[in-house]
Parts: sequence; C-alpha cells; structure tokens
Amino acid sequence: MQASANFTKAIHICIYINLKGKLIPSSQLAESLKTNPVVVRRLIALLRKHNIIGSVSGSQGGFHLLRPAKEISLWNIFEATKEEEFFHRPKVNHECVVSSNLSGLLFDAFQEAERSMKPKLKKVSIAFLTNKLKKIIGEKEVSEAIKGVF
Amino acid sequence: MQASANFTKAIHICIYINLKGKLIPSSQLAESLKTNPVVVRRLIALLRKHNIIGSVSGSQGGFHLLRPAKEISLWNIFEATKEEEFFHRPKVNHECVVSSNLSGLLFDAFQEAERSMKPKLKKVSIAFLTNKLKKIIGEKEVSEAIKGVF
DNA sequence: ATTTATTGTAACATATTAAGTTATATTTAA
DNA sequence: TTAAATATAACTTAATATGTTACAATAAAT
Repeated sequence: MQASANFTKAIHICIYINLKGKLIPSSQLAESLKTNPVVVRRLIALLRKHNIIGSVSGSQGGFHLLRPAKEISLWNIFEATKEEEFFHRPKVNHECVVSSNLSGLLFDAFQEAERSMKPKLKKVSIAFLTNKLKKIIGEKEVSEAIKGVF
Repeated sequence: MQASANFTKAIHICIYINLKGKLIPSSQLAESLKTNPVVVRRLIALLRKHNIIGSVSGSQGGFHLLRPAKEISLWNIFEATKEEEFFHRPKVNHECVVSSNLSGLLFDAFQEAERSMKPKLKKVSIAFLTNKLKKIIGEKEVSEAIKGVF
C-alpha cells in the first residue's frame, strides 16, 4: 500500500503548493492531508532529494516548488517516492532453484513494464493538473451560484 | 510492499508447479517460499478465483495449474493478486478542494499508466519462464560438473 | 536582543497490517 | 478406517507505517 499512497500524497502536496502560489508550512499541508506536520516533512524530504520541493526555515517559512510546475511530472514524483523496487520480491530461498533464479527470470519483464509507464506519467505535469483543477473549481462555483439563485 | 510481494510469490508458485508437472501440496510450496502452508493456501485462493490454479483435496492432493502454462501470463497473475487499486489513495479530506478532486484529476493518467503495462506482462507466460529456468538449470549443472572434474 | 514561527530530524509510542499458528470440518487415496 | 490433504476461521505475533514529542537551528517580526 504505502508506496502508492505516498505517491498520491506527494502529488497532492505539489498541486496544493502550486495552486496557492506561495510558501506553505507543513502544518497547513498536514491539515489538508489529514495527517500531521512531521509526516508531511518526512514525505517532502523525499521530494527535496529529487529537487522537486524546496524549503525556507524560520518564521513565515514553508515549502515551495523548486521548478516551474510545467517541469514537474508525475514520473518525477513517482521516482522520488517509490523508494524500493516497484515489483518487490521478498526473501530468497537459496536452496530452491525457482526462488534463487526468480529475480533474474523476471528482471526484463518487470523493467519493461515499469518503463512502459514512464511516457504516460511523464506527460502529465503539476501545471496541467492544477489547471484542470482550476476549471473544476470554476465550474463548481458556477453551479453553486445557480443553486443559490434557484 | 505487500501487493507486489504477493505478485512475485504467486509467479514463484506457478513456475514451481509447472516445473514439477504434478500435484504439489501447500507444505512443499511453503518450504520453497520460506513461509507456511496456510499463507500459501491463502495466496492460492486468489489465483483460484481467477482460474489459474486448481486444487485436489484429500490424501495425495495438492495444487495444479488450471490452464496450459502458455496461457497463463504475468498479467493474469498481476490482476489476480493486486486486490486494491494499483495507485492507491488514502483518506480523502472533503473540506479540501485538492483532496476532494484528486481521484478525478488522476484517474486518466493512472489508468493509462496501468494499461501500458498490460501488453508487456501479457506476453510473458509461465511456460516461457519455466523454459528459461530449465535452460539456466541446465547450464548450471554443466558448470557444476566441470567444477567437479577440475 | 527577544520572541515567535518555522524546518529537520531523532527517538519514541501507537495503530494498522501482514504473517504465522492453531484448530477443525471436509475430502479422498491407500 | 486411517492418513494426508484442502479450506477457512479465529487467534497470536511480528513487522511496518503512522503519529507524537522533543529539540536544535534558523530567520522574520517586533
């Protein structure tokens, strides 16, 4: 569960920061993610290593995107948050010919599968998602307004 | 972690059964996987639902492939073992516009990414992997034999 | 200068989930 | 009829993820 949950949380954080367009403290992100500031900072630490998010310490500090949102793709975030191998394999039994050869047997197929996702995730940027969200919010506001009138 | 760990365990089981070419009891599979028979049976229950593995109860019973190994692909096993959404999203915060719209925003991209893996995993069958393994075992036996001689 | 609000990170605690175990009904070969 | 299997439920233990507290470092605001 965890790997993909971190992935979606990280996307959330990036869109949120981009949408607000200013420094956002971990406390605010934590509220939005229904978690706590340390958890947010731990997750952002992964994004920092990949030059996706930067931070400003001290009072009035917080987090911001390190690159234009158009240049941050889902693939970048995916790589930053995956940590372990995507198709992960538990303990090897060296006394079993199947077990001891399995990684080798599967390497090519797993690599191909993972690589096939790259162009699909690469083409979706935080800028694109933020714009899509802005449209949704706009439409909602209109429909809310109509509800109010009728 | 778990989803992909189950995926590789299930592949292990299918190759093992195919390689031996007979009914294999859960105790033997458990030994090979360094786990315990109930864990194996629980995992096989998922494969049974997808008509990949069948069982024979009673003495001398065990598990067997329900289809020719050539017709069991990594994609079939992937689908049988994934259980939850591949790109899983934790709790939604309905008071946050980002959180409440995120699933919708990401749906297309995630679906495309997952679908892009399908042909890659579809083309790799248990028959193919078993043959590949047989070649490796053959080579090893030769090199072992040479070691023995020199 | 001092206070306040922030990050970064370590250490610890709690909660959740996965894995392992025991037990038992059912099945079937020997 | 016995022995060796599966299927599955209920329970226990272990592993992992999440949450919390604490505190040093930093920098803005006063």
